[in-house]
Amino acid sequence: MLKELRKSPGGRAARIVAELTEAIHEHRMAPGMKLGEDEVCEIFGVGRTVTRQAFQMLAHEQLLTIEPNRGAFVAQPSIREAREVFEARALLEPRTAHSAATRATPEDIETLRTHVTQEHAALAAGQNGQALKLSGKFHLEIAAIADQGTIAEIIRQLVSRSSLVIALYWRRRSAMCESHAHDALIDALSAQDAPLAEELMQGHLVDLLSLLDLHEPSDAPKSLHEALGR
Amino acid sequence: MLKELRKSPGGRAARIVAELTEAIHEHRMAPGMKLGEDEVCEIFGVGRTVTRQAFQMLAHEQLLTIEPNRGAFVAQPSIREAREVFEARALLEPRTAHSAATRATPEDIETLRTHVTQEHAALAAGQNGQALKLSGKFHLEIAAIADQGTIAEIIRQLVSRSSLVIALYWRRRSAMCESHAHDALIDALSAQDAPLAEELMQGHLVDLLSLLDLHEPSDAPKSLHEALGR
DNA sequence: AAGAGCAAAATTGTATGCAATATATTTCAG
DNA sequence: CTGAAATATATTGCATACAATTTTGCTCTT
Repeated sequence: MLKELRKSPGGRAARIVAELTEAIHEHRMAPGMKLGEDEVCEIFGVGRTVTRQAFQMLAHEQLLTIEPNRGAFVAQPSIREAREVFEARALLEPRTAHSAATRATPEDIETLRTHVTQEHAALAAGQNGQALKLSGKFHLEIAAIADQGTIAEIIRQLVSRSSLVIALYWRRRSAMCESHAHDALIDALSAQDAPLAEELMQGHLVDLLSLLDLHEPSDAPKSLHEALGR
Repeated sequence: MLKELRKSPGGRAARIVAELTEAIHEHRMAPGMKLGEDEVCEIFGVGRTVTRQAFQMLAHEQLLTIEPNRGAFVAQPSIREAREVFEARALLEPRTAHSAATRATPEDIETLRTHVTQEHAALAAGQNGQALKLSGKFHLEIAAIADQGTIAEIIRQLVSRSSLVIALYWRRRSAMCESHAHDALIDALSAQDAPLAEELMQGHLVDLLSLLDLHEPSDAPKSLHEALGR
């Protein structure tokens, strides 16, 4: 009555999911990190039931891995999964960008431009995690413009997992991708040049993939890293 | 020790998910049907916690819809969602069939052939639900052959949802699709003819979509149906 | 002192009780 | 008899208590 009566049922779990997701996207939580139930319960002021629900949702999105009787850990996608995620994106996003180009309204373009501006700003300010999160949102907005909710949802999950892949396999620590691929994409969308948008998106994803180091270490460091992760 | 020590933790929820999923795939549970917690608890001999977990998983796969304080219902995809599911499949499966054609081993072909045999048998025996389930599995096996786990998982969810779409929007009640599209696909895979496989899959999905009745009723029956659904 | 075996502590899995919400039934005014 | 308000019933939301499992730390032997 006063300001807002209690969150609608299930809303608190969603809130935890949102906050943890954001933390993972911004690389504030590293892959392999353990999330204790009681810990999270205390932080958010809820019982274990709600925390458990949140963990399960995040596990289904493959942001967490739940090991029986051991707990929940931030997921560590394998090299194979990393490849697969980008292959799936390469299958979905170019066509989606094509579709978006045929439907983009001036307002859509405006939204995208302000978004990229924020992205560059974050990058300039050295806010790497923030920039990464914004970059992901950019891809999502294009999917939203294409007006295919189901495909957009799939892309959302893939972009989400990409954050983990990048955390694990990005080549250079400090140098974030300051390409203008997103700007070029906006231009294509703005010009309603669907084939160009499709091609640019395809190339952009290839570029991203090429910036990952997806080679099997094949010697000690791999197994050591693996051992530390668990 | 004796035969099998208790299901590993979380395994019971997975079992409930599996059984309910199968029931939905075989159209033994109709869209809109309510699933009471206590009811399911009693059937499977578990507490509400486990049932709740199962419901949540199924909700995330969009086989169930959980309405706050009301309960869980078998999902009723809207016409829009129905279209989107098939559009997503049209985006993913042809390329996946292409990929599968380049990798299919003789054993894979054999598996697929026995599978289609079962499918035809079920159809001949009038086991419509069973046939539908097998038909879905066929698409999954192709995705598995392509050896892209992530994409296969996405396709699995889409095929799963397709069962609901078919339950709601299939034109003719009794006449199941007795086309030989699957046979033709196997032939293409067997011949390693990737472009043909891709084209056949594309056409097959278009055929499926064309057999759905996705027109808005636009008058009373729609709202009535909607009202009954809730 | 190093390692295996064992006990203690911590953590997760599950059931269940209580509170909140929705649905069904009854009651009563018109 | 109709319709709405009020009560009763059933169902879900959540926290918590207890059981099962893992992990940690300790002891005792070699």
